[in-house]
Parts: sequence; structure tokens; C-alpha cells
Amino acid sequence: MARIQNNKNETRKEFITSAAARLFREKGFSATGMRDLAGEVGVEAASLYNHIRSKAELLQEICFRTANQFSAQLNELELDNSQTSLQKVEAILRHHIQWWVAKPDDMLVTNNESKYLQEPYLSTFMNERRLYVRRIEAIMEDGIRKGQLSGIQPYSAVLTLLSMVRGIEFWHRTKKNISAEALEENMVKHFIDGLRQR
Amino acid sequence: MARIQNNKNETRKEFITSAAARLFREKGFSATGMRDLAGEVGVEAASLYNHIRSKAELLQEICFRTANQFSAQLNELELDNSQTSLQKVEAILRHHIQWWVAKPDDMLVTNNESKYLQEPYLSTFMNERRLYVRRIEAIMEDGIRKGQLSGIQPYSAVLTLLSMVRGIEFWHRTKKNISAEALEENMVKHFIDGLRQR
DNA sequence: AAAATGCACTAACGGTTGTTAGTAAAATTC
DNA sequence: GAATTTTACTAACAACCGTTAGTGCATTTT
Repeated sequence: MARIQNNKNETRKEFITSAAARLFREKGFSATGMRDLAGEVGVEAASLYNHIRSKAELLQEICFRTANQFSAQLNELELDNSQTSLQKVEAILRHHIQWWVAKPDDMLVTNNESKYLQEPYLSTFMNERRLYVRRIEAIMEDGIRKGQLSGIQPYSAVLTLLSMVRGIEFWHRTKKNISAEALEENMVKHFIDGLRQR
Repeated sequence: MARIQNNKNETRKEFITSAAARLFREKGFSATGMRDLAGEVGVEAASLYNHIRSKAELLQEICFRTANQFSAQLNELELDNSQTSLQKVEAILRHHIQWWVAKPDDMLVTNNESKYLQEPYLSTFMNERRLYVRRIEAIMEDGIRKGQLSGIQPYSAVLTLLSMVRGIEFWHRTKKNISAEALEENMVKHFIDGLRQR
């Protein structure tokens, strides 16, 4: 009857949520059983419910924690007058790349498994995502007005930005091809060069 | 006891496979039940087994049909001496975009649900995918030798090519922003401009 | 018309799902 | 040290899973 061995200063709930992110990423939300998760944590399935309310709650925690993190960056960028629009777009792209490199579990679950959120969380999540796209579009439109960006439509550029970084998932499985730093510089150069006015 | 109403000249198995692709895309492979699929087809679950061997077989059919289609294009391109490497890369990108626009169900299932393939199909699929990446890399390396492509590493560029088009999934849900043709031209311009030697 | 095949049905199987109830031991608070 | 809270356990639940067996009607082939 040993307790969950949670390291340092994280709560047991956080420990479980991390394990859940790992499993949801590997096996998918639906194919991950509470008995799988319990095994990963080192406990019986029923014991998990002393710390969490439901399987659904775990998914909510992962998706919204991750999404809020990206909204927070936009909050700061929108108030920053010291950067050009192009610099802001580059900052957003780098932020996405770095999170895909550092937290692939969270990013994959947020991207691929968020559809299993139940209402009203699902609607909230999708609305937030739409808003996030529009806010980046607005930054790009500002750059077009100031002549810094090329004639590519902002909507298309945002879709590309948010999607191209998903290739990092594939990179994670075969790391030896290229370092994380080189990958970031390549992707940033490629995206920004294609976007810049010439 | 009405039969499955399959249109024109497709077999009943193809009719079922199409419905499966639609459901696997919407709900995911694991969360899609045979009773869901049966309802979509207009029949009882057990009746499906007069036409298919198993749920797993449906996934195999979708994933390999789609993957082979892309390999076939590369087979032709590799033998084509009338195009520059840059033109070949553009052709590959356009091919991906057009398939994401026309067959989003197949593309999404092949990308997101292929992990549920069972052995030995899973290993075969992943090896084919690795080989596909290397073949595109080889085309890009050729372009670098001939001075047509910029200093971006081929591996990074391939990851970007294969991933950026996944944004089309999001576009499908909110079509009014931009037409399919404009989206294609924007993405191609963005990707190729970023890749071209200047 | 007879025989053979195709196809959808009902019923059921063994296994798995997320979750709850009840209990006891361990850790914490008093 | 006693009282209280936290936490892990076993057992069990109703629902659902993919799939098989067996039956009989409908269609096609002979």
C-alpha cells in the first residue's frame, strides 16, 4: 500500500496528469484505459479517483493548460510596441517550435485529442482556438499595412505556422537527423523568408 | 432486410470503407464502434462481417490505399527529366494540398490513426513513411547540388512540407475564409519562396 | 424451376470500459 | 497519543466492445 511517489514539489494530481499526457499521446485518449494509467502511476485504477474526478477531467487539464500558455504569449506581444510585426510573428513561431520540442506530449494531446473534450469544454476550446488564429491574423494584417509582409493572405500564413511545426513530432522519433536548434533555425528561416516582402 | 444501397459501380466493401474513413476521422479509430459504423451504413453490426474481415482490416485498407497513392507520384517524378528539382518539389506539395482538400477523411485517418495498425502492418507502414521522406530529401539534395535551392536542410524542408498542409483540416471546418484555389496558391508561394535560392 | 450463393437478421460470447462503495492502513493534525 | 484526514485497497456494477454462430429470405446462376 505504498503511496504514489511524486517527486519534489508537484502534487499527486499533477503527477497523474503528466502520466496521462504521456499515455494519451502514445495510445490516444479513447484507447487509454484507467487501468493503463494506474499501472503507469504504480497504483490500482480505483485509487486514482482519490486525486482526480474523472478521465475527462485529465484531458481538460492538459488541453486548457497548454492552450492558455499560448494565449498568454499573445497577451504580452499585443502590448509590445518595440517589435515589428514580422518580429512578432517570428517570436510566435519560435514559441511553438520550442514547445513542440520540449513538451511533445502536451502539444500532441492538445492538437489530436482535444476533440474528445466533452461539452461545454469542447465548444470553449474550439472558440478559443478560432480566436487565437484571428489574433495572429491581426498581427500579420498590421504587418501588411506597414509593408513588412508579402502578399500572402494572413489566414493561410497562420494555418501554415500552426501546422508546419507538427513535423517535430516525426523528428522526435528519429532524432539523429538534426539538432533541435538547427531544426528551429531552419524552420524559422524557411517560414520568414517566404513571408518577407522583397 | 434491405440490402446496403451502394451507388453505381462501387462494391459494398468500398461503400463500408468510405463510411469507416468518415467515422474514423470524426471520432477516431478506437472510439468508433462497429455498431456506429453499421448505423452509418444502414445495417446491423453483425452484417458488416459478410463484407469485411475485421475492423482492423478497414484501417489497413484506408492507410495503405492512401500511402500507395503518394508513392506512385514519386515513382513518376523520379523518372521525369523534364522538370527541375524545384518544380518537382512544387508538384509534390501541390499533390499533397489537393489530396487534403479532396479527401480529408483519408488523409486524416492515414496521418492520425495509422498508429492503431496492428503488426506487421504498423511496421510496414512506418518504414514506408520513412522511405517516402528520404526520397523527397534526395530530390531536394539534388536541387541543392545544382544551386536551385537555398541552404535549408532537406530534412527540415520535408518535415515542413508534409506538415504545413495539415492546416487544411482546420480550413475545412470554416471554409468561408478563403477558396481552395487561393489557399493552394498561397501555400505553394510561401513554401517555394522560402526555399528558393536568391 | 431448381440449386447455389449472397446477405441481413437475432442472439449471444467473453472481455474490457469508467466508475462507485466500502474498508483499512498510513500520514497528518491536534 | 488521540483524532482526523488522506489514500490505496478489493470487489463489483452496468454498459459497451469486436466478433461468431445459426437462421432464413432474396438474389443470382444453372
